[in-house]
Amino acid sequence: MRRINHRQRIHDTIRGRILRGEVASDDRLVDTAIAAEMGVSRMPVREALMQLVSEGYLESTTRGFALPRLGPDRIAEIFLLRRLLEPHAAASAAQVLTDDQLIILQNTVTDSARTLDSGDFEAFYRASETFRNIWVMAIPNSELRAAILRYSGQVQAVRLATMRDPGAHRTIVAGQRDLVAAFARRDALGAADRILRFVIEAEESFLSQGRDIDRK
Amino acid sequence: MRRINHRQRIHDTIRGRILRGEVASDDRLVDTAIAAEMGVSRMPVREALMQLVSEGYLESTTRGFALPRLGPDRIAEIFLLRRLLEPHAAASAAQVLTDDQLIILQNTVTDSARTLDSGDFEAFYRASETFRNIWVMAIPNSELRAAILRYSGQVQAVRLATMRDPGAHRTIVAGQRDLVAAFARRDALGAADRILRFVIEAEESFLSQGRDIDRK
DNA sequence: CGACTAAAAATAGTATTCAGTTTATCTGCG
DNA sequence: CGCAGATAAACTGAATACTATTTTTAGTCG
Repeated sequence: MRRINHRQRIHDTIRGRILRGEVASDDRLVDTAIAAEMGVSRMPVREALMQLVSEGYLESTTRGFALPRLGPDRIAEIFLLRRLLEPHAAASAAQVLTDDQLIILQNTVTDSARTLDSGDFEAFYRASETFRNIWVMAIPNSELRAAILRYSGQVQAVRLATMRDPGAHRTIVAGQRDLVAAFARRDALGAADRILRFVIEAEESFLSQGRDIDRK
Repeated sequence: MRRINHRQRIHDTIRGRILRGEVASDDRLVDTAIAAEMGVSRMPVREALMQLVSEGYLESTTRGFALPRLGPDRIAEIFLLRRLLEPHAAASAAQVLTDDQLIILQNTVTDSARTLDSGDFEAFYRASETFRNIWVMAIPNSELRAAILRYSGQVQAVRLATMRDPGAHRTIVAGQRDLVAAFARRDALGAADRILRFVIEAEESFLSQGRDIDRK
């Protein structure tokens, strides 16, 4: 039995499932079911679910909790926020990334590139997550980091869809290569510029590939 | 008895108190006490308090909930986020503000200016809140709006302190006048520029007036 | 056969109770 | 008089129990 409280543990568990795409968009997360599964009472589960709602990962419906219905407008809004926040964040990260972190980033890009031939989207996705986590965690401004995590978490479904688009696959790897190069040069402006293009490309890719995740 | 649930009502009530500065920085908000005051059980109060924590309005301590200890670094981080978000927000608001809203803004600025002579900081503060609320509520991007509300709510104590600085008083009124003029011209760039200066001036004012709200 | 109604099932919301943890106070000993 | 340990109080976290609301299903009447 762990020492940390149930609420936090359940919160992290469920968030992990959401981020790994293990929750379908029509799944209903019900507190009693999760409570039974985790062997605790409803209360901590309920609190964890409500916390996830206030963080934007879930939506509270009249019948259980579910992934938020991300309409095109909402997605556009979140992409706008990412365009406002991530360039500055990447610029500040460029100035503080350690050599160790840079090496990990470079290795991750190499892994990423390999999946271009193998077509292993699962591995590609994992590498992309690692890549993103490294530089985001290096952002010195913790409020900014939290905001970025918040918004990129919310559009997780979009990111998953984007990465399965073979056209985007190549673009993303190229972008990662550019970005890590800018990081290695401690080039704040270059990193900011590259991230901005990254976000724009992600949005374009989403827009072009149809309306899979449309509202209802 | 209202139709909406206790949790939300209590959440709004407490947030209102925080925003109006009715909670001292050494107050401890205890669920049992609030529950007794509101005539409900601990549960909805507890949930409301935890929601306020996850929104950044409160901090959970080992002994009750309290206002977060805002150290200088944290405040600097929040000001940075405001610099990133508010200019774009003001620009987008400039394009959608209705004539009615513009008139209210103008009247509010007039009220604000009057308090320059009377020295009625209470009225000045109220007018500033109204002014800010009007244009923030006009921001079409609801995610952006929520983010701005989040961050400006968190530094409420700083704002209160800033407004009591007579030097800043004059600067703020002048800024409001400029801003409403830009809004009236539908001048998105001018509005963005003016808000940016606003935030910078607020931060400078805070920095110059000492360390009242220092950590511990 | 369809539509409307009523009952029951599912689930959110709230209350009460218990347990564990942390802080403060009190008391006794040096 | 001060410090250390014990003890009580305060508070959070979790479990269980109860209530209200909403959805679904089944049944009946037209």
